[in-house]
Amino acid sequence: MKIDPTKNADYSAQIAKAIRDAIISGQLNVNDRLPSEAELAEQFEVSRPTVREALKRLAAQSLIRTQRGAFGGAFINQISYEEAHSQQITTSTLLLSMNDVSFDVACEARFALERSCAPFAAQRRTADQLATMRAEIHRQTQPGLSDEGWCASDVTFHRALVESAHNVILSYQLAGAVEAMQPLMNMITFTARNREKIISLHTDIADALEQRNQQQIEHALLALSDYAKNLADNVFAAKQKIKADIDSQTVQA
Amino acid sequence: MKIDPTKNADYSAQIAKAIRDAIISGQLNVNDRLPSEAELAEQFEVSRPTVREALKRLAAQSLIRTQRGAFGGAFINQISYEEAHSQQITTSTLLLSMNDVSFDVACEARFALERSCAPFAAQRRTADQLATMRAEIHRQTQPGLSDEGWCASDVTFHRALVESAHNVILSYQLAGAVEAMQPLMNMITFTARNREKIISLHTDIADALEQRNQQQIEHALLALSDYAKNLADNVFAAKQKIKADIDSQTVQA
DNA sequence: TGCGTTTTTAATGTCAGACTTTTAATTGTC
DNA sequence: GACAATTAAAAGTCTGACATTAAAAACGCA
Repeated sequence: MKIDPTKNADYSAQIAKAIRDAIISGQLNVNDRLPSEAELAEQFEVSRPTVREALKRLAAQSLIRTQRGAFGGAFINQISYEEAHSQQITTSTLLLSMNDVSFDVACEARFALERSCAPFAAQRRTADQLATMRAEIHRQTQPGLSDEGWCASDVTFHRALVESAHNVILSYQLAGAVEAMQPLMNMITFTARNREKIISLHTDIADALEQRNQQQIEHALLALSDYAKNLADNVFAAKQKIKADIDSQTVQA
Repeated sequence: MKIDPTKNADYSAQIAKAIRDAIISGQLNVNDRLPSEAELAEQFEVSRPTVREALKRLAAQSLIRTQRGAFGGAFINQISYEEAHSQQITTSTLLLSMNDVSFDVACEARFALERSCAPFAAQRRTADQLATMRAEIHRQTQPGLSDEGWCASDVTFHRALVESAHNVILSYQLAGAVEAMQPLMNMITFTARNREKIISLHTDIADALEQRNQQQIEHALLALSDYAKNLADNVFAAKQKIKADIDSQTVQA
């Protein structure tokens, strides 16, 4: 890890990489303490601020945590599902918002991924998760529910479905995908009629889960995916129309 | 974004968060230039090194890139699939290695996710992707292939399958999952007999894809998943046995 | 006038050294 | 032996300086 080939530029990035590689390769284990900043500075033959910048890079990825005071320092962090999660959501959200992915593609991916937990959900769902889903469906029927409240409830509903597969890795991957899609989903305003249709599909899913019917879960998810795509198409078509109208007015003027 | 509530501790983290939020919320757009470090320092009422640490945190997440020289500075980065990818792989790999996830759980998740692209792969696969997969199968039959070569070929094969779904979001999610699993897969040493079985399953997948038979793709993937789990169980059972033998010897001594 | 070269300048990258704050271990006292 | 004061080690921060880069502006020459 001491190596730091004096290539071109940016010591702090090089140092961060060296330490990161040492962690990934297992040379450094969870809860190991790194040398103090002063020692690292000496080892890498750079100044302390440079070392600090490197450590901040690692801290940003939750690879290390730092503790002040005597016998403090930088420690290798055990990455928790929660942290990995929030990082994944941040990355995925930005990826979606910055690369104008079409709604259809994102929607297709999201529900395809969700369908992948259907077989396990059908097998392993507990009464608890089913109750959560029923409760969310009930919340969704309340007439006074705000758009934000609706979306939040939707996330909770789908999260419960994913959790019912009882596979932490699937949960981690899917919850990330579902939440990253949320900003896109929020672009659709749900009318009362839309909500009614979605609630009926949610009910289908809950019913299928209760009966442990994998096929029916997948079928309902597919229908939900199609319906969401359809809604989005209408929203975008409406926007296009408004834009076209404005353009034609401009031409006329 | 100017706000920086003097809460408890760690200015650089707070500043990073403020800027990150501004990016995510869309106040700052791709390729926008942040104020210079000196200006930010003045704005947030901290010193330049503190600002720099904050910027390094953002750079670690590929949220910004920096350019030296006149009219240089920090610019909002457009996150590419590639970057998002490598970040996801790093996170997922660490998550798996640090939280001793059981092989069964990871394996189940990996193939479940892969199955989710079966319907689209069946619809949209091109001759190109099919050729890649056939070529990899051929490579896998070579007797002199090293363990590393085998694993690399396996990754390429599955990546081609995923790509054939022609959905960038699915590709991004799945390639991450597949690659993160690789270190675990590498723990299994593949005997000639194992390889033969896996090659036959790979051939099944390729055949099914050629015939655009979704069900058969899913079926073969399920078989592959079961076979991998089975292999792993044997490996771990063998390890357990060795450990037990050593323990019993220790007791006797 | 126009093009190539040089100079300027604004920015990041790095350094050295000091000071502040936090925190755990140690020592001291009752 | 329990609690309080001391000490020391470490991160966090600041000041001020210098090095390096790279784009823009100024310049010079044909």
